[in-house]
Amino acid sequence: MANLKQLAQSLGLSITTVSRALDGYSDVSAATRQRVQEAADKAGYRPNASARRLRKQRAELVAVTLPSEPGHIGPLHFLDMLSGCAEHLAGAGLNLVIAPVPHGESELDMCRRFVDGRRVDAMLLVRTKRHDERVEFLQSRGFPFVTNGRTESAIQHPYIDGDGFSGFHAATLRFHRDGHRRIAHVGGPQEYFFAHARRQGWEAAMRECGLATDLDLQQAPTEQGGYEAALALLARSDRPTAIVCATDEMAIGVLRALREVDGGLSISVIGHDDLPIGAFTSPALSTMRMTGGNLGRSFASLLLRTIAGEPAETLQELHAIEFVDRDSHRLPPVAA
Amino acid sequence: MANLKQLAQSLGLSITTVSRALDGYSDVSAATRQRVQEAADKAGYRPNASARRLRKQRAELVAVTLPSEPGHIGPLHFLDMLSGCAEHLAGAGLNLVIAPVPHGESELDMCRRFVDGRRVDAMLLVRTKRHDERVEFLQSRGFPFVTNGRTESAIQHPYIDGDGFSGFHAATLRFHRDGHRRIAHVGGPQEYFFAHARRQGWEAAMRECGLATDLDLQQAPTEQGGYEAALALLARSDRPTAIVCATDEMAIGVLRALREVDGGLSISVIGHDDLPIGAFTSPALSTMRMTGGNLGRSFASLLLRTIAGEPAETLQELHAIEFVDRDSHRLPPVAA
DNA sequence: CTTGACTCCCAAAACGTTTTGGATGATTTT
DNA sequence: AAAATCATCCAAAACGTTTTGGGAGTCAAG
Repeated sequence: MANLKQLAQSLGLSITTVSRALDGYSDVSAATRQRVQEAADKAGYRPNASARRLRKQRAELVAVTLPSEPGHIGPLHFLDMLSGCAEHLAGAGLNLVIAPVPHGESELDMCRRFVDGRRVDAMLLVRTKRHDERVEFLQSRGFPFVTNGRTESAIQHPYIDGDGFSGFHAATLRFHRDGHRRIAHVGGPQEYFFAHARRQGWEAAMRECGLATDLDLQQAPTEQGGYEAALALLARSDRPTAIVCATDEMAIGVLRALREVDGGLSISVIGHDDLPIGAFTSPALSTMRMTGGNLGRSFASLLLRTIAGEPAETLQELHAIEFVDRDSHRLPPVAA
Repeated sequence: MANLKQLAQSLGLSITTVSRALDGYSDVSAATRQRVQEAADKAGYRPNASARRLRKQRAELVAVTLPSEPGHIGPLHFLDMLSGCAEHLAGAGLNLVIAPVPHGESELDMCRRFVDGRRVDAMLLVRTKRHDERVEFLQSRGFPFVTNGRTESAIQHPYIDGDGFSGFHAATLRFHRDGHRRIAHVGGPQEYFFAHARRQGWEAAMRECGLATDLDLQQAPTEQGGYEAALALLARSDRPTAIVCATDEMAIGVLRALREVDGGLSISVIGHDDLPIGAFTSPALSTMRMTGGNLGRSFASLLLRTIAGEPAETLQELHAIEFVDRDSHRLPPVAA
């Protein structure tokens, strides 16, 4: 309704003075500033966002690309993270737009639209691949971005990631200490960095223990994927006595398979992510999670700092993984 | 990098002609249009979003407010819906920004910021209350919005909602037909329309069956809330033999309480929402869900149509509820 | 030869803000 | 008394696009 021009006119002042009064510049008298402030409050004046964005050459927006596998939109804990991120970005005047990949368009095309159209000031990339074309594109444009998950890019970039290698390494060693000798790995597609790192951690531990690494399956990182992998494992003559799962969703699918085939928890299982729902499955799911507190806040902070021009090397967070011990990992190795 | 001015200069044309060529106006020759199109493609030209927004007086943005209860950000199936909505909005050139309520600000303040700053063209409201101040504000401003869930507002507004009354009415009658006589209701806060409507459905059915309506508890619509309500019910001497839960999350909490107290499914349970995880709980959760297909697409369509000025009365969708029968509702009434 | 219609193009205005580079008096310093 | 400083204000430019309201030039009809 009210814009700067009308406000200035009603006050008998210039647009410049009103603008600078509201922005708290020192070259407007205290009396005038107060008069302007009161009039602005009364009129409910808010600067037009589009106009300010054009003038300041900032979109005041950050986009997060959502990988849209049919019917399944990334890990379920995403929304909590995004919400936290959006809240902290808002504190700096930025809003978060969610950008699922439209039908018939690639994630790369979408990045191009957002970057070249100056629709956003930075991008947040999730589900990074080891070789990620989005990362390469943004780097070639010199456009600010932060990833959730590392890549194998030669050039450094800001990221937040959990140390999946160490986590899965430790989990596997722990199963070994508990007496397990046939420890399977149910992983996700290896082009994803997180899936690869976790598998590498499992594999390294197995080698250190002198165990074979043939109990290893890859599936879609969903309940269904875990379910199918578990069915395949249960059909083998050399069944595992423990299963390390790349994600909680896969682990939940594994638990379901165990129930259907063996009627209950016949094999130790551990997942990763600490989905809230894990506490409510039967048996309650043992899992791992990234340390480091409020993830959304961290992403927001990294985004702001990369927009501000801080070098990538100072914007990389690798968080340790901790165990969340519940009931699904305690089975003795002879149970099968 | 490239803007209209540079593009025009390199082509020896005016800004106007280049703009109109790219927009497909008929007053530019086919030859020129093609020449312009090729140059634009080659330069990777995309119109500056802020500039277009200012000129066209449209923000090309829609905001969805996320209620941020501590640690729990609305139903878990929100993200799927939002993703679908964002994807369809993108088809019309609109992006979806997620707007969690910042610390120390009310949802109303946030609406005000978005509306008066012309940051968005419409708003999507979730978790509506029976008397919702956000709705009242937007109505007073004549600002386009769509709600997920009805309100008791005197003025019509666009919404999408499930017929929770009928769903809970039918579910309660079904339990009665199966022989249950002590049917409890575990509901959410009654200021929310959905929670109230579902409770009303249960209550109406109980009255029709001549049953008392004292087995009725309200809690936060979370696993924890359901868990606590169930503990209270299980401690009573006149335990229920069936429980109707306002949400799947509450139902999952109820199942956990049953496991802990009785060691398994001792009471029939049904939830609402059809969370994907429901298929993986033990026992698999019987539930209800809204019919009507792709919810996100429907929201996008309603948003676009309300922006276009269609009257509210033609933009209201009330969808039937259908049962999703799994294993948690099949217990005979004498089991307790 | 004039008129009107048609095709193709363009200069300038407009959107609402922020910022630049002074301008105007009043006050202090030299 | 002149010069410098200070406090307060403002006109105009700029951001990059879309849209308005024509302006040339060409061609056919009168």
